[in-house]
Amino acid sequence: MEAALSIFENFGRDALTFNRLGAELGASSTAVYRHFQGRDEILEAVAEELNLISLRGYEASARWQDSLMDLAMRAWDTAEKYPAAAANSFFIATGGENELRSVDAILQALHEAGYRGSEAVVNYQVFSNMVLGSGIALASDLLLEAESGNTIANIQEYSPPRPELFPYAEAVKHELSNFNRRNVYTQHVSMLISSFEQNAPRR
Amino acid sequence: MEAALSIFENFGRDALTFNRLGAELGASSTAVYRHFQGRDEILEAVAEELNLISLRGYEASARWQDSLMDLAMRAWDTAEKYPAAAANSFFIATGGENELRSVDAILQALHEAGYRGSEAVVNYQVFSNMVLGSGIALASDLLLEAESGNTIANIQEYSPPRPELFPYAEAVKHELSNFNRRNVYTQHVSMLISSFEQNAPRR
DNA sequence: ACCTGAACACCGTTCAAGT
DNA sequence: ACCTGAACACCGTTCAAGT
Repeated sequence: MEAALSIFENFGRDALTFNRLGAELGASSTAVYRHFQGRDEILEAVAEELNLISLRGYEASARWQDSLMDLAMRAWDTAEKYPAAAANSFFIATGGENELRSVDAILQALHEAGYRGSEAVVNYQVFSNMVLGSGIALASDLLLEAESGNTIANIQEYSPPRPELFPYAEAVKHELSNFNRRNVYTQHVSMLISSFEQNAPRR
Repeated sequence: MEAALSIFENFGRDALTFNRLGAELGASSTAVYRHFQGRDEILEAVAEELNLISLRGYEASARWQDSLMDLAMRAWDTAEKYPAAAANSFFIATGGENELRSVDAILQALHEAGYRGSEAVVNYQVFSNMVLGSGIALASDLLLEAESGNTIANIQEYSPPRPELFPYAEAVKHELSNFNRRNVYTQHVSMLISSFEQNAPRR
């Protein structure tokens, strides 16, 4: 897994091949098959590894709101540190131990917020889709920047041939080209946590 | 683009190759290079095509809340209909016309909600990350189900070796295995729209 | 202007053979 | 138990040659 992460982050989004894994580990590429059934199984293990890294040292906070913010920022930091690995593995459901630890940690916070049963599960899904989606968006941006050499390669190349067709985008074009991704994320997480607070059943 | 979408949905997530594109179009695979610089450019065009399909017939509603819900459901329906294409292209920033139409439609709704400048842009980012992230999550689930032949292949294979380590997941394991993805999504979208309402500056 | 065929370097995967 | 080397079918991409 160390070798896999290092290959991803040194050589980019599509870099994880059996050849490179074998070379990095000082073995033949086919030897890897002795330890993984195929490429999908390696990516599953990468997903588990990123969950492990994200959760390292995690403990629930006194306030459930702080727990959720902590968990959200841990995933963000992991996506920022390992964008190529994150872009390849954030939406793989492993069913493994570290994934379950994440699930359980989120469900614990929602339990403390007062949610039970299917309401807890719906809010868990909402939270985890937000975290993983934002993580992939960040990872995609970072990879695109790394390829192109530019900073913020996203929508900010705003220069349409007929700007009069997009008046609302035109009105905020400078803000579109220049915003802080981390601020957007913390605001997004805060919005969800506030919603969880407001909608929580009283107990 | 029709051929590309058809290949994706008939043969799966990794099916879009030059060989298959050529065959589907009754031409040699290398002829495709006359029309696209490379594979990345094809995927960009697929992303534009999915935006076009999503926006077909869209008009802003009287209430900005309804506009945002409409846009959110359109992206959802597209991801459901074209999961392989969506999984490959939802986070590609094309800078193209249809992407800009989406951006502009969201910004119009947020403008009507009272947001301007960087506040509009932050909320646009929040909304679009939610929509795209949920779309990729749906697409990944559907692809996994198609591969495995099962229904809901996600976290619902919940059967850890030591369930006592995950008490909060254990408490809702039946709900984890059996939830309605569309309901989760509509609730997620509603939560964001409510937040936009509550935080909107008064004008 | 558009297409074809051969070629290149590289994939994932399998498997008989080695130690 | 673990690794290697050869082989297979398939990639994306380039390019000279055709019409």
